[in-house]
Amino acid sequence: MDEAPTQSNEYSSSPEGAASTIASKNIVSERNRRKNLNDKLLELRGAVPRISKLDKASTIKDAIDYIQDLQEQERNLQAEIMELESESLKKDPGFDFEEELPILLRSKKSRCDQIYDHRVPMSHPIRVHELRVNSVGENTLFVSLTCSKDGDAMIKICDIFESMKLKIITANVAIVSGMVMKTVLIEADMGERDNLKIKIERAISAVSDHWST
Amino acid sequence: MDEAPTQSNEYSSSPEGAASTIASKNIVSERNRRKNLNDKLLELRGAVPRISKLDKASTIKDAIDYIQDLQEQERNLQAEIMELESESLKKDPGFDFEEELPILLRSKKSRCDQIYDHRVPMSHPIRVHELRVNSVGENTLFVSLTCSKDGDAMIKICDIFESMKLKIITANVAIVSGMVMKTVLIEADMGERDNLKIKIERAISAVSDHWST
DNA sequence: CCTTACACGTGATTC
DNA sequence: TGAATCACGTGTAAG
Repeated sequence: MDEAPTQSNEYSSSPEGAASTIASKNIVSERNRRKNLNDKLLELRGAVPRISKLDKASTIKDAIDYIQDLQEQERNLQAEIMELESESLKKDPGFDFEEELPILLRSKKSRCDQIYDHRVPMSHPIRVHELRVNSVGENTLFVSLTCSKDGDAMIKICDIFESMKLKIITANVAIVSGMVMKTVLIEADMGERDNLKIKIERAISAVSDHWST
Repeated sequence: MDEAPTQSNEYSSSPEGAASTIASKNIVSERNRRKNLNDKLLELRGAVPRISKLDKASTIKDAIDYIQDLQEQERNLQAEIMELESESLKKDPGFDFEEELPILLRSKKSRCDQIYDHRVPMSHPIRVHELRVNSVGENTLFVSLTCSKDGDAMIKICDIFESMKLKIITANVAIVSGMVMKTVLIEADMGERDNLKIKIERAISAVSDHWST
């Protein structure tokens, strides 16, 4: 690939003038490339507030450290925001409407989570029309569930997804012409997402009346 | 500094063997330096989630863009935290939950009214419970809005998203236990999505009543 | 002197 | 084929 300049190919087959032409073209091209790269590197250094040295290598290293710092700070800030949100939600003794909106994760909440461990109150089962569990990207699972909206099907579906301890990224419920559609994005790396897929399918099939598994 | 290799100094004044020795030393040293620099560059690429090409220049450019994205996100998150803190501190510990949920948004509600005032009348404002505007993938913006379903809140929300000239990929409205949830996927490249984010947040805040009165 | 860091020109390789 | 990218060896300053 890039090793061992085994032999210098003379390459004098071209007429005399051509070689110098292409050579100079290559020279100016390479010069431009270097210039561009150095400019980019300088711009990168301008974007990083903390700089150890003015080396090229140090510039890159500082940028890496800074990026990792920013990523960690972002995680901390988001965790803090979640903390604040749930905290301001907490004091509401009158109405607990939020139990029907399991949008964000944060399952450290309270009880009434493991209702669906084994049994589901099978008052009347859900009529599942479609269930899709697809892998999206590297560590994301996309779940799309459509069923008829009879009785408390909607609440049941939400409860099912809450009973499993999923790392939910986003969740959405929609009603379209008498159909309940739930769309969930779940964080799951390659190792666990196959298991999760089966787990979700089984959880749904456990509360549906006809779902050939 | 680094210009004009005026003339190749022959420099054969040294004994014959010495030149090759120092040359080989310089060679291996330079080789090491290059290796180190490339490793650093590779590591930098590993730290950046979004990668356009596997070029050196593109790697650096992507890193710069990513750093600027992270910096802006950090600002937004910190503003959000301050908002949440001040809000949850100064409010009476009563039970009007709508006023304790509002996230994001800053500004003084005086600006950017001229853009939307002619379109959405302020008959009675919307009670926004949650507004999320996230970047998903490369050129997609994910907007999730939850508010109480009183009056014509639903129509207003749709009007807002129609008044802005967004390239909407998918849009969805759901009603869950008295709450209106709208989910929108918007096409927006890296350059405009930050602006769009602020624009959407302000548009929503212009017709919501969180902390005003 | 020796080390470190750079820019340069050049041959190779890939698309 | 060219255009673009790369690694290499070398000369050259600064510390």
